[in-house]
This record gives sequence, C-alpha cells and structure tokens, in this order.
Amino acid sequence: MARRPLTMPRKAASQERSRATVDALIEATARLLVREGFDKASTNRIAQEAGVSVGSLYQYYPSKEALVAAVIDRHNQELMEVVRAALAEVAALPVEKAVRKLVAVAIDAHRIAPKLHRVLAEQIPRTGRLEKVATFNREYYALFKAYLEDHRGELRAVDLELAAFVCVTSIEALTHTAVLHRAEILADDATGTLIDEATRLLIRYLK
Amino acid sequence: MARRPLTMPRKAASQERSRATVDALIEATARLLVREGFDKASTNRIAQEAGVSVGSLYQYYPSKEALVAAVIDRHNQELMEVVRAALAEVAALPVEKAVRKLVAVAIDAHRIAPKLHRVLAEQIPRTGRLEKVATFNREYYALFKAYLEDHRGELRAVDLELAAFVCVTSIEALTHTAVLHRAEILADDATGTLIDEATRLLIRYLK
DNA sequence: ACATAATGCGAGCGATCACTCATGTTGTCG
DNA sequence: CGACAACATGAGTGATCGCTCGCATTATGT
Repeated sequence: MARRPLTMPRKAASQERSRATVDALIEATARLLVREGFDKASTNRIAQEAGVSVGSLYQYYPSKEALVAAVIDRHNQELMEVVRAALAEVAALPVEKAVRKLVAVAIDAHRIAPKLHRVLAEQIPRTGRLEKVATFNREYYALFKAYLEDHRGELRAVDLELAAFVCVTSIEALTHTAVLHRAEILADDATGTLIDEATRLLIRYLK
Repeated sequence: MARRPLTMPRKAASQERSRATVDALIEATARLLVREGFDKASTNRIAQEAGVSVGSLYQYYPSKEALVAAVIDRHNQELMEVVRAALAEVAALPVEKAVRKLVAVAIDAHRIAPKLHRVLAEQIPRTGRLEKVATFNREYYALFKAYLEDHRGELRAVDLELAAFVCVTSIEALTHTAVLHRAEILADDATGTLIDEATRLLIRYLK
C-alpha cells in the first residue's frame, strides 16, 4: 500500500506563541522554496530558517508536503480573493469592459509574488494538492460562466460552460506565460498592448 | 558554489551492445517516470528496470537529471517533428483551414503519450532543461509567425510577433488543459466542438 | 503558588539515495 | 590466437533526509 503523505495540519495552535511558530514556518517555507527550490528545502532547513526546532515543526505539520500545501493554499486563497473581487466589481459592466478588466487583474495577480507562483505551479503535483487547485479553478470557471449568463444578450448563442473554459484558460495561459517566461512582452508600456490583444481575442470570440 | 548537475551524456556508445543499453535506460526512465513519478525513480530502480547495472548507467549518464533530460529531449523532438510537418502541410492553405488543422494536430500531439507529457511538463524545471524547451517553443513561434507573414493579406494589420505569441500560447494551453485536466471535454465526438471553438477564437482574432 | 496542559527542543535513528571502483566479460583488430 | 579496448557488474561508501522521542520550558486556570 503506497500511502500519500498527509497534508493536513496536525493540530490547531491555540496560544499566541504557537501561532507565531506556525506563521514563521509557513513564511520560512515560502522563502526557502523561492530561494533554494523544493528539493533543497528539507524539514531541518525549514525549521532552522524559521528559527524553530524540527520537533516543533512536526507538532504542527506531519510532513514537508503538508507545509508546502499550506503555502499553496494560502497563495491560492489570495489569488481567488483577487479574482472574486474583480468579478464582483465587473458584474454590471458590458463584456468589453469586463474582459479588459479581468485581463488586467490577471496580470497584476501574477505579479503579486511571481517567483513563489512559479515554484508553486511547478511543485503542486508533488503535494497532492492538484485537486484543491482544481477546485479553485472550477470556482473561477463558475464565476465567469455566471457573468456570461447575466450578459447573454450581448453574446452569440453558445455553450457557456465551454466558453468559460476557453476564456479562463486563455487568460490564465497568456498572463502566466507573459509574466513568467516572456518578461519583454510586459516591458514598460507594452502591458497595455497585451491587454488590448487578449481583450480582442476574447471579445470577438464571445460576440 | 552550488553546482547544477551535469545533463550531458558522458560518452557516446559505439558498439551495438552499448547502444542497446542506452536505449533500455531511456525507455526504463520514461516508463518509471510515468508509473512511479520522478521522486521514486532512483538511479538504482532505473537500472534495475532497464535490466542493467547502476555502474553501466553511470557510464553513459552522469546523473539522474541527465537521464530525464534525455527523455525530455527525445519527447520534444517528436513533438516538434509533428509541429513542423503540420506547418509544412498547411503552408498554402488559407488561415481558417490552417488554424483548424493546427489545433487538431495539437490535440493529437498531446495524445501521443499524455501521461509522459504530463510528468515531463511537471519535471522540466528540475532538470535544467527549461532553456532547451524554451528553444523549441521559440521555433514554434517562429514557424507560425512565418506562416502569418505569408498570409498577411488575409489578416488585419498587427504585430505578427505578438499575434504568434497569442495564438501559439492559446492553442497550447487549450489543448494541453483539455487533454490532461478536462478529459470530459474531449469525450466521444466533443473533440470536434473544441476544435470549432478554438478555431473561431483564433480566426476572429486574426482577421 | 501550584498543578497541569501547551509548546519547544534537538540529538540521533533508520532508511534511502546518488554515485564509485575494483573486477569480470565481451567485442575488435592485427 | 593474443592483446587491448569497450562494456558490464554490483557491493559498498558517505551523505542526507524525514521524522521520533524523551525531556525542558512556558503559559493557563485555580
């Protein structure tokens, strides 16, 4: 029986002191992931970086994967918060304006912590967090689909489920790739150009 | 001095026997990556799976990363071969037909060895192969841009460099995500629908 | 002040891993 | 055939890793 390592925190911290410990561990994990990568971030190194003993680490997290999963979850919460806010803000706007705004937000979101985002994107499959991340993505699809339904009048007849998939996947890929692998595309004032292009891509597809 | 592990093969095999050994090693590596994942694919396991001793493994590859890099390179060569062939075949066709064909080919390409493709996509950053892969991607951009230049008459005025980035990134993301994470989208005859949608997305963007 | 629970510690255990080297086997070529 | 190179072998080495456990320190409730 090959058992997937547990990724749930071990117990909740109740005192101020221990909450600080847990925080320090997550921060240290994020820092080490960015600075050294997943492989070199051993539990001993993480504990050291956090100024805490390994023993304490294992009081709260049963494995290295659990720690990384905690970092991933926190990061994803932040991203989804941004996405939710953007879709709420945009709910009453026409598709043209709405899509433009969403693209801009996606770029900003990828800029929050690009290096961390990159490492996490690479290591998610190893932490058994794929499903959790898929859940976030599905929420994004659902929110966007709901927006499309509200603005059906502006759109051609189409399977909105599929349209949401196409739009969200494209936005995500274009912004992710541009920010992480094609910095030159976002140099100076070129960001506006990318936003224009991405917006055009989606608008003409939807209408 | 943190040194990146070497990824170059150690020496060339000159006899028939040793070429078989090298082949067995690469095949075994690919098989183990798919079946067990990167972490569990130790050099000892790989050698065992290949029916070869660890010593022989190290005669030809200086590290585990080198072996995985070899698998990645071979896989990418295969993919680029498909892409090159498709773009050659499509060179004289109008954009509508051409784009449709390219999308279909991209889906097929992802279906060649989806599990291996997935594992490799996840592990590329750990093998120092990012640059090599980036090179392949740039070739794809360049080939597509060349096609667009030849068909400028059918398109709106636009920065073709950027247009190629938008198109290639979108095609890749849509097909990759659909095949690897959204199998239901490609169930039965739904594949045609995805091709239709992706084609519409790009055509209306380009024209 | 005292008892009890919560938290923190870190040396060290067992397992595993990447990799070497001394030695044996097979192919090549005059 | 003989001699030399190419190739194959796998037990063993040192390093590292994840993780535990017995004990010390600090907070909480009474």
